Amino acid sequence: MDEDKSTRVMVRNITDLARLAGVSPGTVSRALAGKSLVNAKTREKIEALAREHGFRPNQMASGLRRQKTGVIGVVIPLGHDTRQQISDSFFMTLLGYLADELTRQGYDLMLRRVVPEEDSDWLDRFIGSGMIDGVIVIGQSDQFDRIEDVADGYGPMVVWGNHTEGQRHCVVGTDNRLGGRMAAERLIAAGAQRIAFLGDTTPMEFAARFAGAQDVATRLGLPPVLALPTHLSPDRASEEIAAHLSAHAGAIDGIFAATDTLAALCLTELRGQGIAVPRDVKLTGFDDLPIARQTVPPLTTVRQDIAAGARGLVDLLLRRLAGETTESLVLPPELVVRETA
Amino acid sequence: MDEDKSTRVMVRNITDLARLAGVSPGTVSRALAGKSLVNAKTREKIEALAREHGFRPNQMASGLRRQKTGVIGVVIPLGHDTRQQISDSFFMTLLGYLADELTRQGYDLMLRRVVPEEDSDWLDRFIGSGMIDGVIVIGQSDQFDRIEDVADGYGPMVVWGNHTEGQRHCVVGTDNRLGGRMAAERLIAAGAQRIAFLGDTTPMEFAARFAGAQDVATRLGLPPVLALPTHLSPDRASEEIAAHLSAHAGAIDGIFAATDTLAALCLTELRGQGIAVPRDVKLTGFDDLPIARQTVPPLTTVRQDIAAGARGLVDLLLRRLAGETTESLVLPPELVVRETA
DNA sequence: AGCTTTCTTGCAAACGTTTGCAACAGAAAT
DNA sequence: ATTTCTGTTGCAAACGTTTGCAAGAAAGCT
Repeated sequence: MDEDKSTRVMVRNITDLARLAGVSPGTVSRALAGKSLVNAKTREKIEALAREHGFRPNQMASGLRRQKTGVIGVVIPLGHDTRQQISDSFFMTLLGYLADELTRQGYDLMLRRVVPEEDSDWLDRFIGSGMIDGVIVIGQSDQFDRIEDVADGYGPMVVWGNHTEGQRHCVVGTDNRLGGRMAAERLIAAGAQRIAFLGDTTPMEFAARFAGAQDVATRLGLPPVLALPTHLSPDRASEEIAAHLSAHAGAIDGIFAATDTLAALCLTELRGQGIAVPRDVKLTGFDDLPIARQTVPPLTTVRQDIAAGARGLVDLLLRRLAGETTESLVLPPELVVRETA
Repeated sequence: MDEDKSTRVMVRNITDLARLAGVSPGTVSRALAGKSLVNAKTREKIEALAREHGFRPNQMASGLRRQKTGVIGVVIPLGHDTRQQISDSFFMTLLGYLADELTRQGYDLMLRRVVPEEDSDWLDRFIGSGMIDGVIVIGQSDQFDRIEDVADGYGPMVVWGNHTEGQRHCVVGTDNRLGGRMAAERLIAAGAQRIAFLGDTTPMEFAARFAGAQDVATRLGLPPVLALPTHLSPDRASEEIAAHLSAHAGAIDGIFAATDTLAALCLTELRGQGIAVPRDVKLTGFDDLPIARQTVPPLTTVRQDIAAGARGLVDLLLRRLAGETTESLVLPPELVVRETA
């Protein structure tokens, strides 16, 4: 019954509400925005009316006028292997934390996945749309240069990825090279001598992990780490891993997988070929995703603190939004020893 | 050099560009929108100028004027267990496909995770923001009634979840009850008699899976299926599962886990307690996530076609956006027999 | 009583597009 | 030569907010 009365008069905008309240639109705007310059009684009345009619100021209009939208863009550039990240739980988990953190700070999140090869303009297009106040790029993929270009002219951007000496864009990420060293050191400590790196070394993060492992091999005078390029999509990865394993059977006794996902697949293949882990071959992953505890045997891996990463990304972005210039944030990896190495 | 000349004059809006091109803003708008009523030469000139200056019409303004934004809202209601879905790869995978599908259709995706308990107004707030043309709700959680309420007054909404006879909101989802029957039948075919359901039965999807299993038990005159409530967050789940297992040791010989994730954890606990799978206890999961192939032994499970689900959600939403009224879409589950049952 | 000061409010001009309407040119038809 | 048409363009009013400025009222001060 009260229902009826209130729904009869449709309140489409601030002006309608102003008419009902007997004040001017400006006052309504101020009341709803919680500004201090409006009388307590007036505000109460307006708020009550707004509640009763389920009215909310239009964010598009507000955004247009204020020249800010309250929306942060999150973009995931997909490499050549388009489907690659779809199942990559690392990025998805990061996205989850990012969503929580942005929400906590009162921002909305606009998600976009792009294929840079089909659309070289992906980043400018997103930024230039006027829909977002800032942008978080998840993963540099092979777009390092493009990102650098943009960074020169556009402040509010933070990137998840690998930090390179002297780069111009602000990045948050794990110290992949150090992580790579940790993994290799662990493999060796567990008794491995001839180490292979399982994964594509084109993306910067992976290249750094590989380099870290190589550092250790060189330092200790071991044979160089063997790179076994592997796609990330689970279907292709399995066969590729199988092929690698038969090609190098007996020639390697330690495998550093670029990712826990890869490590888990590798473990399955090793089992299939009757190679015992860690007896015959030691294995480490990277990320410490939930799956790392659930493999048999559970995976020794290098942990990335995803939650801290998400917080870092958001924190730096907000600082940049406020006009600060910020340094990159490099997070320490942590070795988690379980049973595969 | 050319660089310089073009960047010196900043083109902030359509009016600036119009001035450069020597035409009116209206013409620029029409040219950039690809309307037919503008002369070919004029259009070319305008497009060239726009390209040269990297100008893109402001989507906020455009959205405001046209009363549509080109953005679809995707909202994930988090149950009481806030952290619950963060690691739930099912929702995250669905989200990935959704992003792809929406992009393909020329829409942007605005992501919001909400905790209904802290904000009973979550759905209206999103819809009323004026920022989105339509909304996809991922998971009914315990918000069935709230969604029903909204559905009456708001057309462009599609929900991922369970279909209930006579409901008013348009839903896309797997036939969970049928899936539950499949799982139970398989457990029984593998030799189980006393079956337990591992998972919280509050969410509708899970309740339906449980009911399906119960159907089968009743039909075959077996003891009723035992509900073992379990949280989804991995940390709590493990202990809870362990507790369940010791409490009912020997009393159950078949476990239907609500989720592959839960099944995988369960498998680990079973192994820990020295219970052989499938010899002592048969086990099935639900979803057929990548992890299902990687457990030891690999998981027998009920497959949901996530890609088809995403396509269905988007397809139905676009139809509704166009004014159609659409029926719900119930997808068939598929039993995938591996080695745990 | 007159003069500041402090609170509240209204007015109107933005923000950057889109689009109905009208105008104009040139071409085609009468 | 007049009319009708077609194809392009410009004009100006929206879309729904926010906010600087000014005005009015109430209250405090001398």
